[in-house]
Amino acid sequence: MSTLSDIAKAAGVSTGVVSRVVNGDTTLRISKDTRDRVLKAIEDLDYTPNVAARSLRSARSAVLAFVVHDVSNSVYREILDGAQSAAAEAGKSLVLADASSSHQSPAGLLRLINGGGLDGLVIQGSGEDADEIIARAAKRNMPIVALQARLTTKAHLLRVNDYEAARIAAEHLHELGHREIGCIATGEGLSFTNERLRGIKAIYPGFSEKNIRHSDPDVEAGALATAALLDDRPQLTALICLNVLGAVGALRTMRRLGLDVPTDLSIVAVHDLALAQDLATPLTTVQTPLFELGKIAIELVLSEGLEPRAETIIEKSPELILRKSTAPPS
Amino acid sequence: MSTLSDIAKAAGVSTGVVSRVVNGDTTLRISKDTRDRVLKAIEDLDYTPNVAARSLRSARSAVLAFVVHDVSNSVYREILDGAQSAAAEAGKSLVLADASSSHQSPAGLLRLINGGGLDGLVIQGSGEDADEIIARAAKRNMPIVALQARLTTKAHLLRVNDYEAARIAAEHLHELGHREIGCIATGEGLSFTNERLRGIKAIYPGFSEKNIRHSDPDVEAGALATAALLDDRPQLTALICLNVLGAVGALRTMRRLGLDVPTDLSIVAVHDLALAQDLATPLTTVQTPLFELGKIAIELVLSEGLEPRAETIIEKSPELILRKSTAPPS
DNA sequence: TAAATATGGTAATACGTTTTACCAAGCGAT
DNA sequence: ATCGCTTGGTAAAACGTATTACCATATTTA
Repeated sequence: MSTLSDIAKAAGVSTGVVSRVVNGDTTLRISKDTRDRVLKAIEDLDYTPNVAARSLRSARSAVLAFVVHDVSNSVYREILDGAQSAAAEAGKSLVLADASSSHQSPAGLLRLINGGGLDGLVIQGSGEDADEIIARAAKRNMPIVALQARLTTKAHLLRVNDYEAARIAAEHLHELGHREIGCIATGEGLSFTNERLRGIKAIYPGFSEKNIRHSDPDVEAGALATAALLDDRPQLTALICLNVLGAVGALRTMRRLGLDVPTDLSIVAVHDLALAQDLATPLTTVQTPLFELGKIAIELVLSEGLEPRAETIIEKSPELILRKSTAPPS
Repeated sequence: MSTLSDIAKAAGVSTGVVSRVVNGDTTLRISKDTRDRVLKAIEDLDYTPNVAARSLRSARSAVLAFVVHDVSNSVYREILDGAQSAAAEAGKSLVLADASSSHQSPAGLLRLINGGGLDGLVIQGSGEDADEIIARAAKRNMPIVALQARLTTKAHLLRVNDYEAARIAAEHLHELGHREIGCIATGEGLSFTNERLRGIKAIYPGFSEKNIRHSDPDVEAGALATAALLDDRPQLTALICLNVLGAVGALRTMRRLGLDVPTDLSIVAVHDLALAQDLATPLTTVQTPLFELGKIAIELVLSEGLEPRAETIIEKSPELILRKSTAPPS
């Protein structure tokens, strides 16, 4: 509640000096004595800069937003950890916004964006809401990093090594002896999906479109897609789910059909899940470097001259986590 | 990027008028003609108020924070939905902050709080970080609503009907014929825990402390607590977990011991979980009105004269969701 | 000794709002 | 013709900070 001028008065200096001390202005010439008086006054009066005044004056807010469409999706835990750590290191505040379409339109977020309350944005997923948010943010020309989205003119795209993740999953199934595999995909036409399909084809050159079903990234949609795929292609002995929630859905469908995993069908998912080991069948997954994803996303947003219409891929390689949902075909 | 004075210029009025039009000031006397000119200018120039200037001048930010210690904990999905909807209705921006202790200290959040960037706070959970956050917010005397926490002088406490939730769980077990039940609790000494234990005792009057184990609200802690409890009290035939993640842990322990649920032990959890039906054994739970919890939390924060040191209990009653983890004792 | 430079600051302005106090013009009543 | 009221606004200050331009005094240099 104390202001710069309170401190200035207490320390017997002008507000300019206090401001420059607070912000560590290196061009400020000041005696040690005066600086100590200022510091002491700041301490004594428990001063913290007013964020509104600061951002009004400087035209930046020091707050970054991380926008997801469903915060409770557990893949975000790790991404967020990485983002938090990078934001903290840079001295920025990170806020989360949930743009789930089950809510009203993201009016609150848009107000913040339009009103200049945000310095940058990392946004996950693609949909109408996401597009609207990106468009508004781009108009304010703030730096935007999109995760698992389509390449646009407005945002910089960041992804894990999707090709490699899927290739590892496919390789695992191939080594077990599977020759006819299916795929439950999410994000049709998006580059991360295409990359993952390319990874599968690196191992299964003849892999056909007929063995793919696209679905939304949630459990029940994955369950339905799996049911449809198995109905259509009964010869499949294994399934790669490009979304871990889809894999949970696949498990659900197998239960409904009275079939066993992995005896009747092997399942491997891209992305790990905290509860993977607690599912009806503990899921074998390809763990992706999500912490790094979040961390680098923030670093990119904060970097000068972020290029939209460009793509960055996380270097760290995905890793196979063996559990109980895959086995040789019977 | 256009300002009030751009609009004023375009419409040929003073900035005061524009401001009052934007804010719907009813005391403003203005001709329909002038108002239309202002509105048109706002439209044409795509004006949105600068949030920094606005909060500097008015000393409030129109942003509320929802602080949790682990956003990916799935119970938050519904709470958050409720909070979002209430915030949207009130025209406020809602931001989430994750105060998980696995991160650095919540410096970014504290900057926002201290700097006057927030109008109110709803915070879930209790720990060092939470206490620090509450203390700082209280110093700024902003309205604070605490969910599932201890009753403090600084915050208003809000909870679901914990007594009833636990009573329903206990009643279910009692009706199945269980006579010796255990409990995995979280939040020792907190009022919601005490209330839940009271709910159990309403059905099992002789329920003893020896049948309780306290743990942190995560899966592995729940697993450990369950193992310890079963070791100590082998006669137990059923378990009430006061936290759904603890129940997942209990399931995990039963698997490790090579025992079956519900044959060897019935398990019921307070709070529902999206993946409950996909677990090794689909969990029977008592679903609590979490949407209302979030909604009312925001409404309380926004209400004038919020009383700290007081408690509100959500009226809507919890409900039993029957799945596969409970059965008569064998 | 005078001029230049370094030291340690000060003073003032602008950022974009909100809000309070004020006021001119028009008009009806007295 | 004057008073008083209504209509439809205007003008100016303030919120708390960052920053630029400036300046007095002390110290060094020529």
